[in-house]
Amino acid sequence: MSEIVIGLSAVVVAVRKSEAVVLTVRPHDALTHETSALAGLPFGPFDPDGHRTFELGLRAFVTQQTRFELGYVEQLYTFGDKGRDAPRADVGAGAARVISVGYLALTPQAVQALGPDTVWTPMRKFFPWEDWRRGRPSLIDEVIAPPLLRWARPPERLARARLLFALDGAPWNEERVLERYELLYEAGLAPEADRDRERERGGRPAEPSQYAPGLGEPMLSDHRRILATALGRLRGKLKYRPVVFELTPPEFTLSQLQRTVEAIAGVTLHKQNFRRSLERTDLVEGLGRLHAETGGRPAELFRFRRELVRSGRAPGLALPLLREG
Amino acid sequence: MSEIVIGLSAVVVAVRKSEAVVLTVRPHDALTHETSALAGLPFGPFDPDGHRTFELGLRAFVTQQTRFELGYVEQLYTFGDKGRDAPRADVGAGAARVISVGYLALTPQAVQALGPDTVWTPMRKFFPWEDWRRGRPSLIDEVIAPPLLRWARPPERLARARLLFALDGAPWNEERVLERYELLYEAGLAPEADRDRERERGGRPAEPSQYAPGLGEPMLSDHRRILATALGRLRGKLKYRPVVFELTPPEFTLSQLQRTVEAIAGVTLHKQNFRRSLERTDLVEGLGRLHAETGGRPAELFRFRRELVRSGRAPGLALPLLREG
DNA sequence: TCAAAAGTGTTATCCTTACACCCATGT
DNA sequence: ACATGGGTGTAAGGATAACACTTTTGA
Repeated sequence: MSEIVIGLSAVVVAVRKSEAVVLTVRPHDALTHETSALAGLPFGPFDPDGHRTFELGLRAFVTQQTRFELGYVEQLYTFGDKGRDAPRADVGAGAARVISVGYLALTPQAVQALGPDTVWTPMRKFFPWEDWRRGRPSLIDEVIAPPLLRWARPPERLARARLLFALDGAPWNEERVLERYELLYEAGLAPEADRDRERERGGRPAEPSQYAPGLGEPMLSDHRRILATALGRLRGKLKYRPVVFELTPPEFTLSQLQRTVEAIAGVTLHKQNFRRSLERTDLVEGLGRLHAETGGRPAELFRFRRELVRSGRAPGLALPLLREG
Repeated sequence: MSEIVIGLSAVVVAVRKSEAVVLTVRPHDALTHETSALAGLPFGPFDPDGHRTFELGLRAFVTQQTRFELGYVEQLYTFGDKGRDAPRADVGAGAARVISVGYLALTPQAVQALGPDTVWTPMRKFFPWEDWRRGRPSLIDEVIAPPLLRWARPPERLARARLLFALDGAPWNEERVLERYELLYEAGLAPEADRDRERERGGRPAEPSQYAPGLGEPMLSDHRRILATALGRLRGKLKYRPVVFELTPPEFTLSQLQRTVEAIAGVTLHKQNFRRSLERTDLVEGLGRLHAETGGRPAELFRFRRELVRSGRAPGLALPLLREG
C-alpha cells in the first residue's frame, strides 16, 4: 500500500478596495531555485507528531510560510481524487498519494507584512466570469460560451452549461462556483485538465504556463478547485451566518459593508432593501459617530454586535439584488 | 514522522416507521473473537492503490462489510484530532495516526439483506434528547440538566448550555446536534470523554461498556461525533436542498413525506402550512392515484419531480413548526 | 355512526420588492 | 451650486403563522 501524505491548504480571503482577494504563494523549486510560474495556495504537509489538530497545523505553517496570522478558519473539504491532480509527492523511496484538506480563512486586513513570494491576488484573476457587479461579464458570451458550446453538444452537457453560465436567459446563481469550474475543467477549458491528463499518461509533470486569457489563470496542483470550493461556500454562508463581519474592520459604514458583501457575492445589491433587512436582524449597531473620508455626506459608523453569536441568534444577510437598468 | 492512515466512515441514514435509523456494525476483535459491546459506524481504511476516489472506496467497503449498496452520498467532514479518539492503529511496526473522512449516505429502504453484525439502530439510542416530536423530552430536565448545570457554573459555559439545550425558555434549535454532543463531551457526560482521557494518559484502550441511561449510548472511536455531524448537517440541508426525497420511496403520500421530514428534524410540523409551502416549490407532483392502506380516507400519491434538480431549481422544504397545545 | 386519516378556507401579520425622493458635506 | 455619496417613505404583492372546519374511507 502506498504511503499517504496529508496536505493542508488554506484559502485566505480578504476584501481590499471593493475587491475580493486571496493569499497566494509562488513556491520555488528546491533543485532549480526557480520560482514557479503558477500561483498556488499556501499549503504544507500535516505533521501528525507536531500538531494535535489540523487547524493548529494549518495556523502554524501559514504563519511560518506567509508571516500571516489566521483568524476565522473553517474546514472546507478533503480532496483525494487520483488524477484530479492529487500529485504523488516523492517521499523517501516510493511515491505517496497526497490527500489535501482544504480550509477557508477570512481576515479583515489584506495588508500585512508578507513573505517575499506571498501576495494578495484578486479573485478575478482566477475566476473572471464570477463578477457580475458591472452586469453580465462580456467574456462569458465572447470567450467562454463558444468553445463550451462546441463541447456541449450532448443535451445533458448543454443543459448544464446553460444553467451554470446563465446562457440564453437562465438566471445566474452566484453560489455554483465549483460546478462552473468543474464544467470548464471537464470541457478541457481549464489548463489544469490537460496537465492532469498528461500526468495520468505518465508524461512530464510540468505545470502549464500557457493559457487562454479570459478563462482564468490556472493554479498549481488542484488549488483552483479548492479555491472554487471556498468561494462557493463563502457565498452561500453569507446568507445564513454573519461571516461578512470577519472581513470588515471593527467599525464600518453601511456602504462599506454592502460593498464587502458585493465583492464576495459578485452581484450588486439594492441599497435600501439591504439596509432594511440588516435592521431586522439587529446584527449591527450604530455608534452615533460619523465617518468623513468619502467626499459626500459623512456616513454613520456601525459595529457588528458580536455578542449575538454567543446568544444563538446568528443569521446571515439577505442579498436583495439590484436589477440592472 | 508517524505513518498516517485514512479511515472512511459512513453514516447511512434511513427512515423506518417514522423513525430515523442509522446503519451500525459491531466489529469483532480479531484476537479474542469477541463482538464489541459498542456499536460503530461502517468504517474501513482507504486503500490509495485500490481506489481512485474516497467515494469509490467508501462504496466498495460498505457493500462488502454490510451487503448494502449506497445511493446518495456526500462528504461530511474530516476528523483528525489527536485525543478525540483518533486512535492509533497498529500498522506494522509503529503506531499510526488515523484520520477519518466521514460521509453521509441516504437511502429510502431500511430493510435489506445485511451482514450478521450489521443492524439499523434508531437514532434515538445515541441522541435521545434530539427528538422533540412528542414535546420537550423530559430527560433533558431530568437527566441531562442537573449534571450539566453543575459543570456549567462559569457564565460562559452556562450560556452555552442554556442555549443548546433550550433551558429556561431558550428556543430549541434542531440543527445544533454536534454542538450539543460536544458540550456533553466536554462536560464529561459522554462516556467517550473518559475513555479518551484514559487513552491520553496511556491507560488501557478499552471502550467503555457502562454508561448512564438517558445520556445516549456511546459508540466506538469518534463515531458518535461523526454521527452528530451527520444529523446536524442533514437537518440543515433539508431546508435548502430536496434531500428528503432520498429517504422516501418513489411514490408517497404527503403525510408520509411530512412524517419523514419530522423523523429527521425531530420536530412536529404544521400540516397545512407544510403542504402550502410544498405547493409553492412545485417539488412534488400528484399522480391522481390513491393510497388506501391507512385506515382513514385514502391519500393521493405523489412523486418527486427529480427533473427539477437538473434544471437548477432545487430548493429545500420549509419546516413550519406546529406549536404544541 | 364513529374513529381515523386526508384535505381545505380564511385571516392578520410580516417580509420582500420596487418604486423615487431628500440630506449633508466638500469643492 | 453642484457633485458625491448618505439616508428615508411608502405601497403592492407574496409568504407565514395561526385559527378551525369538511371529506372520505374502514370497522
